[in-house]
Amino acid sequence: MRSRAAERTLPPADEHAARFARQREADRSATAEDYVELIADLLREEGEARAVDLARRMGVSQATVTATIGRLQRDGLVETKPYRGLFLTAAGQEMAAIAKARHELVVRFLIAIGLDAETAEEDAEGLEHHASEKALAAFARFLAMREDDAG
Amino acid sequence: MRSRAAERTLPPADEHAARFARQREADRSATAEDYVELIADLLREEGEARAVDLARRMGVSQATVTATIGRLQRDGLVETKPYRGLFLTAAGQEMAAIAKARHELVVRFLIAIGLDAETAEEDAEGLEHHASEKALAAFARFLAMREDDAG
DNA sequence: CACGTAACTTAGCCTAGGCTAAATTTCAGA
DNA sequence: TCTGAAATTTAGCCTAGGCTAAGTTACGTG
Repeated sequence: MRSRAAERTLPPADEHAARFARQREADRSATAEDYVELIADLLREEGEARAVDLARRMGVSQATVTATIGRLQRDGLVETKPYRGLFLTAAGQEMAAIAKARHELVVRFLIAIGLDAETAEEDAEGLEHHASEKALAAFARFLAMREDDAG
Repeated sequence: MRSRAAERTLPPADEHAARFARQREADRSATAEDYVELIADLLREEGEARAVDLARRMGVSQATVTATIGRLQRDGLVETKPYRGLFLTAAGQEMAAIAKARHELVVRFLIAIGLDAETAEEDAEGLEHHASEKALAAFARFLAMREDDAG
């Protein structure tokens, strides 16, 4: 039951602004997380990470990959030499591990609430970058609780 | 078959690329949705939507708001005259209504799985733009089921 | 071993979305 | 009604992330 028509939608302005700022921050780190996660997967499963494969899997041109890799190098996440394969720095490996764990948690959660595996993967790709630690904890609790029930 | 540890993380390349493409698409529309939703809220609760309030609540400069509003006008979502308040076109109102309903569904869902109201609002701001129709339907089912249990 | 093709980089362009500083316009109060 | 402060716009700049086309490099194969 609400009061009258349309009360209480707008939070205090500064709080509101903080939400959007966090949002923009998450958007900024999303690309880096997607790239290092993909590079880690390629290294693990294919033994090497080549720009051409990143381009194919990201659905983006090779030139775009080159530019993005340049930023990731600048930010200390990726190591490479001109015309050679890609590797992760320690920081990059750590980011990839966190991203992967988070990705899998989100996928498992989405499947638990009734999504099919493919849709869960698709949605996780977007949702994983915008779930706070508290939300992820809630997902984990939900999964744990559900396992208890299943016995 | 290839090595054994770490199988089955990478989907087919074209499918993978499609996920990221959807992702980029969602990112593109997120700003528009946030702006029209905020404009609708301001119109409803304050009686008018001024750029200065959008700037304050988005945590962004007025110049940025002016530029963004220009794009929303170009895209047929917002109507305004120079130096005057902002209004939504029919298309803008429709987008705002959808965005608001989706936002509230996500908030209710997050609260249902154990988040406090403030965190739910924060997370919803990011998650609402990246949840597919199927995911939203799953959220709704979850809430409906939960109400049944509560009786 | 050289050579052609595939992979990668470079150059140049674009849009969205940020910023500050400097106009310009509106509007309320003296 | 005039005027100054607040709101808005404009100008100019920046970064991320897209693109294509053209140039370079690496490498497998004949």
